[in-house]
Amino acid sequence: MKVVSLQLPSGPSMERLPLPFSPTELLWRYPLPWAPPPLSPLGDAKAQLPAGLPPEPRLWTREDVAVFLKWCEREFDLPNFDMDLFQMNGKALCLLTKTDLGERCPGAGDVLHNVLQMLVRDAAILGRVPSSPVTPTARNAPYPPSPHSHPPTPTWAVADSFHHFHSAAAAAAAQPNSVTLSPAPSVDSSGSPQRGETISYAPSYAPPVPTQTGSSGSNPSDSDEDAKFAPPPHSPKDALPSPAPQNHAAAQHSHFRTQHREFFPNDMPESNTNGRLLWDFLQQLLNDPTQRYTNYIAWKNRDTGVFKIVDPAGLAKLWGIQKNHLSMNYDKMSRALRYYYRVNILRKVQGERHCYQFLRNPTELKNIKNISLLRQQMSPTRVAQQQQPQPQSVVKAEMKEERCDDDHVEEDMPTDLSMSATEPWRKRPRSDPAPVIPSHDKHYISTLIGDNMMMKQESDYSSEYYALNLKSEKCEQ
DNA sequence: CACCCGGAAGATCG
DNA sequence: CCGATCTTCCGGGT
Repeated sequence: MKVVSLQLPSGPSMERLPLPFSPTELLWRYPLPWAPPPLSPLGDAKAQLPAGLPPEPRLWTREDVAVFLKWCEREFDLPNFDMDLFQMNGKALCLLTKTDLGERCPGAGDVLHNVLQMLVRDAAILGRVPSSPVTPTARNAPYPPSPHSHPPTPTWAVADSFHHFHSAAAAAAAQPNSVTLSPAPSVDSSGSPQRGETISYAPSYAPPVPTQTGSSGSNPSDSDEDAKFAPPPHSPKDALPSPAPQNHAAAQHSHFRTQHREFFPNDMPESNTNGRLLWDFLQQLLNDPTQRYTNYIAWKNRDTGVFKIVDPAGLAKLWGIQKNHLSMNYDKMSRALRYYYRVNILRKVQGERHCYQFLRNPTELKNIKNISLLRQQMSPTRVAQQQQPQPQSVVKAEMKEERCDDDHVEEDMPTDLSMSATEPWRKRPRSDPAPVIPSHDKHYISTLIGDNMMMKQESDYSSEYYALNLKSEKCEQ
């Protein structure tokens, strides 16, 4: 039985989070025989909103807001709110920033904000979802639907529920072509405060901290403006609300639950990765609702999927813990990242160190049982380049060294991640293998943050929509 | 020198 | 046994 006792890199928030994962999560990760069952994170609780509450928070009355707050107090074991500070309707409540909420209820602002954001997003999504499972047609789309034209860049707009709905719809209708999703105006237009979506989804780089160990010391200089969105001080308990006892009976009556049941027929238990795959792991860190990992990795532009590895060494260590390869380093991890290039999961942001861009949203990836199917898909890279704001010089550089941006790219690309050794031009004897602590349970992660509603909600990006090529999903059907 | 790239082969898992 | 997904190592480029 191995218990990790690594000296992990620590950041500014690490005085309360000495390890990248809270002790609870470590236990979770490395389940001991006596370890308690996994906690039910926020997401589950979300599905158990008080039955009377409309799913759309912005429609709440003052009374609804009070009910919601009281529910949050109970559900997340939060300190009692000062109701005088919440004499507002739901719309006003939703306009409060995380900071605002933190000021009104110290220690609980994050939780409140995250819950609200999820509710708003879901409400917006569900409000747009057609009542019948009809795949949206191209005329709703801002882009031509042809899967082989240049699709728009990943703009990270699709919330999971919406996307899964469309997945199911596409399957049911056997829609052969790509599916184009329309924008989500409601969230932007009324659900977000002054700064719009960027508030809730803005990357929240932690300020540079000299105490980071094992850190490459990358300075998040390009995101100063985001620092103010760093989560306010709070206890881990508040950040990761302790789960209320499951109350599925009540949940069944929840409007929310009902809707989700409708759109998640299987409750999506089979997220096929659960953090065991690198891309999923990164997504989970990036989308951590309490943003505990922004010292390691953070969004630069969530809408476009661009993120920066703030602390390459630290992140690699985390990944190593996750995979039980304790000799993991950034070099190795980045090699794994580079394998994602060929399957169009990732691309490198040229000219920016430690910056990468997701080319697929996580839901899309999770829906694709066989990642290698992505290879047969239209590479969104070109579009990504077109849409991703980049210095002209960078663009030029990229065009020069274009790898797979041609229309004929797929032709000469391997069909999967496995490197079929076609040219063993360089045989070299392998040296001693790095020590790998045998894992008693390689699936220790499966119950971690990944497979729950919170993460699902958080790990999708919304503000604008981009055309999704669902061909891969069709393939798996 | 650190980062980045991608080939090659091994490891692990389902 | 096989494919998927890394992990490990490395030579080379910037």
